[in-house]
Formats: sequence, structure tokens, C-alpha cells
Amino acid sequence: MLRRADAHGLPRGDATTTGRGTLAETVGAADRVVWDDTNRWYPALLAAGGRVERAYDLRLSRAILRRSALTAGTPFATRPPGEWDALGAAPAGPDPTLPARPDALFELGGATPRGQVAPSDLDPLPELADQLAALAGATGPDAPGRLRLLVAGESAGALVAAEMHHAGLPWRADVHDEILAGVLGPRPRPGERPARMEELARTIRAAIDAPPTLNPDSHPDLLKALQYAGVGTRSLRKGDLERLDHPVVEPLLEYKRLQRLLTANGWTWLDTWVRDGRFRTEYVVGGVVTGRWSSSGGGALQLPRQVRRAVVADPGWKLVVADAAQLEPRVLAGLASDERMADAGRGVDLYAGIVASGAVASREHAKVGMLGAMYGGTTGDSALVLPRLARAFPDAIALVERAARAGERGESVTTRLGRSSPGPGEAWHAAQTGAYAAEGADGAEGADASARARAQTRAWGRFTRNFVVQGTAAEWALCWLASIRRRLWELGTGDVAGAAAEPLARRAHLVFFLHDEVVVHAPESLVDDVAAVVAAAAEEAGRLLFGDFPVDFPLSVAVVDDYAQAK
DNA sequence: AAATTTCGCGCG
DNA sequence: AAAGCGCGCGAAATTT
Repeated sequence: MLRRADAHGLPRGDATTTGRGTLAETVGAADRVVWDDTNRWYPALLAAGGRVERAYDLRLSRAILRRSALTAGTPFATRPPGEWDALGAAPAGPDPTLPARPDALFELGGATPRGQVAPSDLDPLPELADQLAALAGATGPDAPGRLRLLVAGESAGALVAAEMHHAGLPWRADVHDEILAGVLGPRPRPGERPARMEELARTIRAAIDAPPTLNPDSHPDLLKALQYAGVGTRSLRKGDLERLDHPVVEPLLEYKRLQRLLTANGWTWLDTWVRDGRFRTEYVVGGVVTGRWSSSGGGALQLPRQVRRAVVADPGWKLVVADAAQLEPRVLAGLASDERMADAGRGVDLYAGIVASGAVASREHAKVGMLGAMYGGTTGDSALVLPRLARAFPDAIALVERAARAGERGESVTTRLGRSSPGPGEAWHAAQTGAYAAEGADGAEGADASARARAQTRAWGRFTRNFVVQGTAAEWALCWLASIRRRLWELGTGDVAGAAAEPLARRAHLVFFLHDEVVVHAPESLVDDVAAVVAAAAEEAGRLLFGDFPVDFPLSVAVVDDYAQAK
């Protein structure tokens, strides 16, 4: 069931019951759609050549409003969990241009996974009314406005995610194969190691006098063999191995590097995830508690730099790659209204600005210091320069410290637009009270328990410390994405061949998003406009979050033929 | 045999 | 021993 709504999100006209077949006609004239789950409707609509201008995603918005501290006093937030809370995300797709995902558990219209409610059973109208009431009842500075912006951004993100899945990331399988063959040797037969890796395996065995049966992929066996050969290591981590002085280290690190490429982004990956020159992943909007996106399929948010050369624009097209420079510290400056940090960020390089302010001696110190402040680092250079940063930027540092203390007390924290962190959970509380009981007891066990509890306390403080920054940065990114999407559409079609029936075929469109970075696939004739669009959108995002507070969000923008050229 | 855990590494 | 935040994924080991 769908419902027409006006520009304020208020229902207009009668409810419409529709099947997917008639969806394109049904929403064709609507300026805004409210639906249970973007993933359930939008892929088919896109496949039918449709597009939605604006949407309200009830599932995603509900998740935010049920937990937000800003709506905590409303009946909506305090009601016990209901059917809408059990609503699982629909799978993205099916996309007619792509065969079913190899591991797809179910298809649209098929069985509903255990424990999840089929959305068709639920009436969106009362749910929408409830959510609008919760929004209206939000409390705090600018409360309704901020939360409305957040749910609008989250919903727009869902549109972007579905559209990116539909369009796919241009991917040249032949270039990818070239990269693999260059490093690993030609594609081996199934079950065999690539030539270069087999060679390295032999070198590794020779260096530690191991039998030819030693499989370097077996951690326990390899670790034992290393210890037997007198290589003093207790792990196989790259960082640990690098510190060792032994002839086996170099071939072993090289082997691991190749093994990683082969298993994560090798020929199997190519066969599985690239079809007809496109890589399609499923973006999971709000997949991270902080509001960041995650992805499912192909490890899309971990594409190694090594293979990005295979991301190539179509003939007559370019990739416009834009990333926000030092997004998180800038967001922190805005969150804390720290004018001195905002000043330091006036240029393209905030860390250089911090050095210029005299707070620290080097860019590296500025960087590890800020990262430590936002992550809760307590060791090394990061801890060393923190006091200097705290003196130079007291407001910013105080904000993350407050967030950490709140987490240590078991309280939740909230982003700029109103996304609140989850509580620490039962095990955490149990450890706290358990440790309290153990304090009185003598002996190593009591001390142990309370040490563990303290470590957990601090760990949750680091989580909430980071939550406010990472979560607000994710909100900035949502606003950025939504603005880019709207502005790209307004650019219209480029001077390029393409099917007229396909809305994106001749328009610049988003094809990739990675936390603080976007890739737009654009007809050559539009690249200057696209570069202007992403910059204007970044400015708009900053204004939406921080109003008149003068914090800048500069971008680095590259117009390239392949993704690897961007950095 | 299937499900779950461990380790490690890629990305921001 | 733990260790600065957030993730997804694959192979081998381990458990059921």
C-alpha cells in the first residue's frame, strides 16, 4: 500500500493499493513517496524506467526515531516493540540487468525470513502519522527541524543507494584481469596456487627449513614452523612480522599480500560480482550504528587501491571523484562551535592549519593527535600531543571528552541531527556490578574482574566518544549525497549516446560512495558542471548541519578516466 | 556435514 | 595483556 503525500509529508488523497507492476504509473505524478522500505519498491521502479523525487522511508526513519534522545519523551519511543520493529530490510533487487545474487536467500515475493514481518501486512498510514507526531514532539534545540532533516537525509540516502545499485560501478574485467596476471601470474586452474605464490611458498619453506607439506595458509602450522625455526613471533600479523629480522619475513609478507589480493579481489571475485561491465553491491543505509553505510556483497567499501584501475569510465564519459578533506575533525569543530579549530581548517589542509596555529610542531603530530582525540588513543605520539591540542582547541577536545565520560557512565550520546547511540548492553552492566561486588573481595580474581570491568568501561567511552563525530560526519555525508543527487538531476542530460527510456543513461549519476567520498559517472560534456555540483553540495551540507557557524568543508575533486588516477 | 569462531587485512 | 573508532569478507580451525 502506498500513499500520496504533499511537500510537508502530510497525506494527500486516498491510500493507493498497488502491485509493483503498476508502481511506475502510480507514483509517476507524485512529488514525494512514503513507503515501508525503499528497497522493497524502488529497484523495480528504477528497472521500469521510473524515478522518485523524494521519499520517506518508514523503516529507516522508525529506527532513528525509536532511539533518538530527542524523541525519548514521546509515546512513539516508549511503546513496546511492535511489528514495524521486526521489519527486516528487503534485499536490494532483483535487478533485471543482473542475475540473482549467488547467495540470495530469497527473492521478492518469496518467503519472508524467519522472525521478520512481511511489509505488505503492515499499514503505512498509522505508522506515518505516529512518526510525524514523534517528530513534532521532539524536544531540544532545533529539535523537530534537526530530526526532520535527519530522516529526510536517511530516506534520500536510501534512494541514492538503490540508484547506485541500479547503475552499478563501471568495471573493466579485462583491466582487472591484467592487474591480477601482472602480480600473480596467469589465472591458475581451480584448486591450484598462482605461479608466483607457489614460488613464494617454496622460498618460505626453504627459509625456515620446513617440509614441502607446509601450507602457508594454515595459521597454526605456519606459526609452529616459524617458532621451530627460531623466528620469534607469536602472531602472523603484518605489523608483527615487519618488526622481525629474518630472511623468511620478506617472502612471507609478499605471499600474504598476494594471498589477500587473490582471495578478496581475485578472479573468483570478478566472476561473482562483475556482470556486463558493472560491479553491483548492496549498500546498507544505516548499516552501522553510527549512521554510516555498510555494504553487502563484494566488499565494496574495501576496494583495495590496487584494483581501482579497473574502475573505468565508459567511452565519452568521465569519473568525477570527490572526497571531503579531513571531514571528521571539521565536523568536530562544527559540533563544538570551536572557532579556533574552524580557523585552522580555513584552508584545504586542516592539519597544516593546526601546525600554523602553533599548537603542534608537525602535520603528522596534528593528524595522529586529532585521530587520537576522536578515537580515544592513550598511547604513543597521539597521547603525547593531546594536551597541546586541548590547550589550543579547548572546545573541540572538551566535546569528545564529555562524550567519552557519558559512555563510561553507560549513558547514550547523540549526533548533531539526533541519532542516538545504543546502550552498552547487559553484559557491560553485569561486568560493572560484578566488579563492584568483587572490589570488596580479596584475591586475584576480584582484582581481575574489576580490571576487566574498567577496561570495558573505557572501551564504551571510546565508542561514544567516536560516535558523536563519526555519526555527525555520516549526517554531513547524507546531506551531501542528497544535495548532489538533486543537483545532478537538475543538470539534465549530457551530450552523449544512451537509451532515452533509461533515466540515468544520459545523465551524470552517482556510482560510488565511501563515507566521505563520492564517484560520479558523467558525460564528458558535463564534467565541469558536476565538479561545481559536488562543491556546492558540500557547502550546502555544512550549512544544513551547522548553520552560520563558519566551518569549511573543502573537497579534493578529480576528473579522471579511472578511479586509481584520483589519488 | 554444517554452523560458528578465529585470525587477519582491506577501506574510511 | 591490552592496545585508538567503525565495518565486510575469506580461509582454516573449531565446535556442534
